Amino acid sequence: MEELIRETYRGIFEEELIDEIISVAKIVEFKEGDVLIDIGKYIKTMPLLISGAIKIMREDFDTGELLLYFIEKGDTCSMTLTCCMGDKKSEIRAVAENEGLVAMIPVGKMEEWMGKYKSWRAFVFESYNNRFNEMLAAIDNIAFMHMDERLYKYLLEKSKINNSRIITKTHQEIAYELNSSRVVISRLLKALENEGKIKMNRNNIALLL
Amino acid sequence: MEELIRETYRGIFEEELIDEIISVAKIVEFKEGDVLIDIGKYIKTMPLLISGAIKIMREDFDTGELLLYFIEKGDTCSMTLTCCMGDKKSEIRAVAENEGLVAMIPVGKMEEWMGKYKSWRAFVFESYNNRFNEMLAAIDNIAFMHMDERLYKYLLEKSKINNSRIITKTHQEIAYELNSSRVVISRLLKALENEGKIKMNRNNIALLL
DNA sequence: CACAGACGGTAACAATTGTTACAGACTTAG
DNA sequence: CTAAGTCTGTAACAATTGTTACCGTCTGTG
Repeated sequence: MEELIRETYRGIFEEELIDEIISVAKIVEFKEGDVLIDIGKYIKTMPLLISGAIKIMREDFDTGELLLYFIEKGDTCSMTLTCCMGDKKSEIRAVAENEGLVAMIPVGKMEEWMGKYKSWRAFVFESYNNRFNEMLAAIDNIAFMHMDERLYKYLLEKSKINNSRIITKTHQEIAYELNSSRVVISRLLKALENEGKIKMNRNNIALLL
Repeated sequence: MEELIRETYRGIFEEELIDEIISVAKIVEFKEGDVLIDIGKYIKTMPLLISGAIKIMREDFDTGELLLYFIEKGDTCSMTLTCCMGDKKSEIRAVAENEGLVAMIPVGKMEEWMGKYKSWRAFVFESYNNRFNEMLAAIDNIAFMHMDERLYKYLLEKSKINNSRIITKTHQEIAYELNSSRVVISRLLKALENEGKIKMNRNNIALLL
């Protein structure tokens, strides 16, 4: 376990910082579907992702839901960062996309490290930067792309995140994440199949190109 | 001028930091329509907004454009922050919404102050937080709202930013900022007028409620 | 005044997306 | 095996948004 953390953050953090992380972090295991952070909740510890993938979702006032982006190994969620630092409610929901591990860091340490370790500051800013760009990408998707393009891009991302060309999702689940409806997704998937880009099976979709 | 800066940032920064800002900042005047930052450009100085308002836009690969949010007095653009720190190209465009003043701070000072002033760190994080929330609001708009709602909200925001119930914009300009087309905007404005929410005139729109 | 150009109104139509409804295939529990 | 529930396919229709086209009105310039 300790070795896993060292491996994940070697080259990113100084040795001493990694030692500190190991000594204060509480390792938490999660499995697919676990809700790690929910909208409206206060966050008191910051998660560093060691393995697995987490999807960040935004929810509408009544019914809608929308996938914003994914977080992978060696990353953190800067939305959570701002929550921690500012003592604010979370504006997003974080759901495990597959099983994995996070190291939970107390907020106090975070602030301490900001002054103490240059690599930590760099990491935090890099993280902010990544998140901004992913938010912008999310905006580009919904503002400038049609549903068929968004759907195909979504399948490609899912495939990449789960490291498999088989995407095990129902049409309904996909509809939720893209904030669309099941019938629309079925329709567009059929079109993608006709174009030869995917092959549909029950409960899963195979990416062909 | 010096007094204006003191006034703007009193209560946000320590006295010594304000002194430093005054001694290193280059004050730049801008007028409506000035492009302060453009997509793909590198930023070497960070702008602190003293007066006026700036709109932050995102552009599509070919034709589309979309207004993300506004920045007002006493604020900064954290997109620019990440650009400065990471030496990356800007992903957004900043255009003056009306005339105003910015204090340009060299990047080096920024980093120096991060270690030196607690109030500066708090400001930077607060700024990140604000920008995240505005990005989320932008996403909510385009993902969950229809064009008529977006349009009305847009008019309310414009009114607030310019401190006037008269919005001096052509339908075409509004269409650009909402990434729609002139005909659609005209149609929806007409509907808003029929509902008694606005009154249309040539080259301007009056908000009634 | 004449004219060009910007601005807005409107109609007609296309494309995209959403909604409702229903049916068949499959899976699982009992 | 039966029944219930899940998953997908499909049709028909509505709503929203985008596109094209054309026509007035207004404004500023020469």
